[in-house]
Amino acid sequence: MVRPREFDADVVTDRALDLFWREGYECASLSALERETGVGRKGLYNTFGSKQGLFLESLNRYVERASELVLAPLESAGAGRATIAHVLGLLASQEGQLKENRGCLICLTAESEVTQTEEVLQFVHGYFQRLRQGFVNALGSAQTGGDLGAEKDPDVLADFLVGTVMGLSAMARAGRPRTQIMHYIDTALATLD
Amino acid sequence: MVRPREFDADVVTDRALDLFWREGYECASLSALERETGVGRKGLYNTFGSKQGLFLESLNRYVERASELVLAPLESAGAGRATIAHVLGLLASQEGQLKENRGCLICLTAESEVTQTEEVLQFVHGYFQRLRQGFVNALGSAQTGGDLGAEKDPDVLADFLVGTVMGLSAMARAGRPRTQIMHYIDTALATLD
DNA sequence: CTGATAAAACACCAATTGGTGTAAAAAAGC
DNA sequence: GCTTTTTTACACCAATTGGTGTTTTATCAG
Repeated sequence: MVRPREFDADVVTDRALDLFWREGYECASLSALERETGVGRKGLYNTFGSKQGLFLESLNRYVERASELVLAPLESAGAGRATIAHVLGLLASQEGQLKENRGCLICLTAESEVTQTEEVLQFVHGYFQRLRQGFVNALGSAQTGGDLGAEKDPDVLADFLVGTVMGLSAMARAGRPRTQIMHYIDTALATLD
Repeated sequence: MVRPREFDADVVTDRALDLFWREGYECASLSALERETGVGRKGLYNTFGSKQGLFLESLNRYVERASELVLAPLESAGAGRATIAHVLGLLASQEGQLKENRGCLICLTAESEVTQTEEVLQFVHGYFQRLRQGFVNALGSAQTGGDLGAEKDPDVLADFLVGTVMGLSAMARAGRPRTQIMHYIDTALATLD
């Protein structure tokens, strides 16, 4: 009855995410998005409504992945210092933010001047909220497990770790030397001692 | 013999810097620069050559200021832990990066995808180099003065502090809550204990 | 096979981008 | 006062931006 679309919206979202992540929202022009996704403008607009719509969909995809790899472990009951170390190491891995100097898409978006619509702001805010709560959870577990000094304040440390994630993203994006990034992480983790 | 220009290139640079700092390189369009500086396109191009030229001049101005307030104290012979604490506090002050959520212009530029000309890269690289060396100097002094444990490695900590400056900039730019930023700084400084 | 529906291909849009060419205007030496 | 020099004011440029309207094309229920 109706002509079926020739592309899979899911893989288009993946490719768009890739471009947005590499080049940022505004540098990812519609022409570039067409090229990268293999879908014409009209197709993109029919499916996603607007560039912002496609971006929001990409952000969603990004957070889905981050949920699996980063948020869920931190939020789990078994989280602890090892989880935190694992997460920071993951972010600083060659498959993570260091790959092509990408950094964290949420952090980039939070710093961007262009993408500040209400929806995006809510999105970013929610992510940082979850991240912070994840750290609080992991730190609390560590503390009750005797793995973190009783004099430490999980709320303060969680704020610090959120900042650490942002710093890590900035360093990755800026292409700072790997050793510097490693020193940054190691020292940050040492605050838990 | 020749018609004198009606504007002062120094104050134009200041105003351009202000705009670049607030809005970023590419968001600061020529039309906006005209409006902000009160100088027409042709005047700007006669004096600075190009948008990039004006930007480089603004970066120079920025680093001049940063040299006075941040780099010079760190590089001085009397530098120590108090200097480091002072510098981080300065960056996080309402007159510093938190003002209008500006962050650090060098950090922003380092993270930007657009401004990556050879000249700008050199500029940014040089700044971070100086910043790092400043931290090394202050940490070394602190160590010989008995104010920093002998087991600490100034090089590692200096890398950490460079990352901290970048994280601070990112948090400021992203408009993170003041308390979170304060917790970030306090915890970062505690790594020196 | 036919008709309805939606997707694809394509040209097209106004607005804005960084950058320039041209002509009027202002200052100072002669 | 005239000439020279350079800045100004203003129109103009091609290229690109995000976004649409229109026509053709492919599918499938009937």
